[in-house]
Amino acid sequence: MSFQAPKGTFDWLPPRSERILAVREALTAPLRAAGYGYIETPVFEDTQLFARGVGESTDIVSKEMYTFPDKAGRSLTLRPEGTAPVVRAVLQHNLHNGQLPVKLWYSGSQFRYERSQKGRYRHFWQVGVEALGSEDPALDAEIIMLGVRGFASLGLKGVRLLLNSLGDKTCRPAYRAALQEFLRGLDLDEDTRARIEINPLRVLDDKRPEVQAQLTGAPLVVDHLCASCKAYHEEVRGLLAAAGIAFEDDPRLVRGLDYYTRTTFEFVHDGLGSQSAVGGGGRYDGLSEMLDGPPLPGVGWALGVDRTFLAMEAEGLVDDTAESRVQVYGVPLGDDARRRMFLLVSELREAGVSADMAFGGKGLKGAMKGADRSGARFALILGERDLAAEAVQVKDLTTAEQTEVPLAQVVDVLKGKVQ
RNA sequence: GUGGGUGUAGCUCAGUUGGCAGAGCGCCAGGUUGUGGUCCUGGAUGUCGAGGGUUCAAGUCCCUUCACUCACCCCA
Repeated sequence: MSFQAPKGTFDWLPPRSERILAVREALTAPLRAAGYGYIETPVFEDTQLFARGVGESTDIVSKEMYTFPDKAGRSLTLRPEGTAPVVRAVLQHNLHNGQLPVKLWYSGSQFRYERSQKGRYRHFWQVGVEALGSEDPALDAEIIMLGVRGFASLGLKGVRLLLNSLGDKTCRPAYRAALQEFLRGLDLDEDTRARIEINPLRVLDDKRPEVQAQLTGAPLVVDHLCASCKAYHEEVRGLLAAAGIAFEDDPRLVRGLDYYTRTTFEFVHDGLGSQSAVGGGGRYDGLSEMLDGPPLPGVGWALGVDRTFLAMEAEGLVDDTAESRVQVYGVPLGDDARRRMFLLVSELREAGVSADMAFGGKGLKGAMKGADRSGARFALILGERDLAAEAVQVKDLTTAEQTEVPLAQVVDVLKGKVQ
């Protein structure tokens, strides 16, 4: 085999591929039911959109982007995340000049150039939601609730919700300075020391035990929130609690993208190998302005579709048994029968009965095997004897009962049987 | 970018101190020339990841390389 999927990518094959469609559907159904509209944006964008939107100091921008020049010399980048493109589209088409908030959801591929491991690939899929134009804690609470509903509808029990507030442009600078002062006093490696100056909050997220041990007394954002951020955060918490949404306050929760303000949250699960996040999001009140737009507060999340699938597998929610693909399967014997069966199968499909048939000139035994493996309830056996009688043998594969039905009536008969 | 593990049939994997390339599942055919699943019999499929080296002889030992995988940094 000379070709294989590019490094860090993989193929979805039946029957798992069918189930991933169902996962996407389940994660997005709550969004559609809450008045969010579907948006599709290009898979690639101007590199600067991510550089400015996501932030030059983030790992995503500094080392994980698939960036390439097009033939005219423009620098394009395969999208590493969905929020910046959605905000770009909103600003470009002036959607924010209409009724607010603008409520949108999306579903699609994302790309990050990283060393792959379990739950982390170079090409992955996210379902996302964004609500722009309203600074309303109820909106934060709403989208969080919609994520919780999506996971719950898949039967997932082990998804936990972590919640924090990162403050805003009033209170974050003071906190940032306090944190930097604390961190500079620690014994850290060079890369981490550099991070203190660029994005100190992310140091809190370091998983290494020797780093975590030193962070015990680190100043926490919650203790530095200004009055309005504090009130906002309490309101979000109150709304979630009132709605019966379980969450854990995690004062160390920091997210890797620069645009987050105030509410941040992550959905985590233990079944993803070394990864823990199945989804995450938060408020990004300054993003629009970073993209030369007007002040336009926003809140959103993205859920990892393939990570959600891993979580489901970890909980034993994915069974690998092949589902039945069609209801009826045609078994023709000989060329004349094959031509007639070809038409019959087509008629069945038009009548709303899903149908397949044996191809490749298989013998009866092989064709019946095909019928069995298709999961069809009924096999239609058509040979020369049947053609002469203008009839077809209808065999119920679950009971092995077989009856002869006139060709002229078989579509109606099957239509009745598969109801 | 850094570190560990693994590469043998379509899949999951055995393969002994270096000595004929294997099993299970799957696939195909036959048993049943017009009947699937269960059963029985038979069959096909290999660049042993690739390249080089040692040796009478390498899947096995050595070197290089590639891929996959897990983990770190970081993230969905």
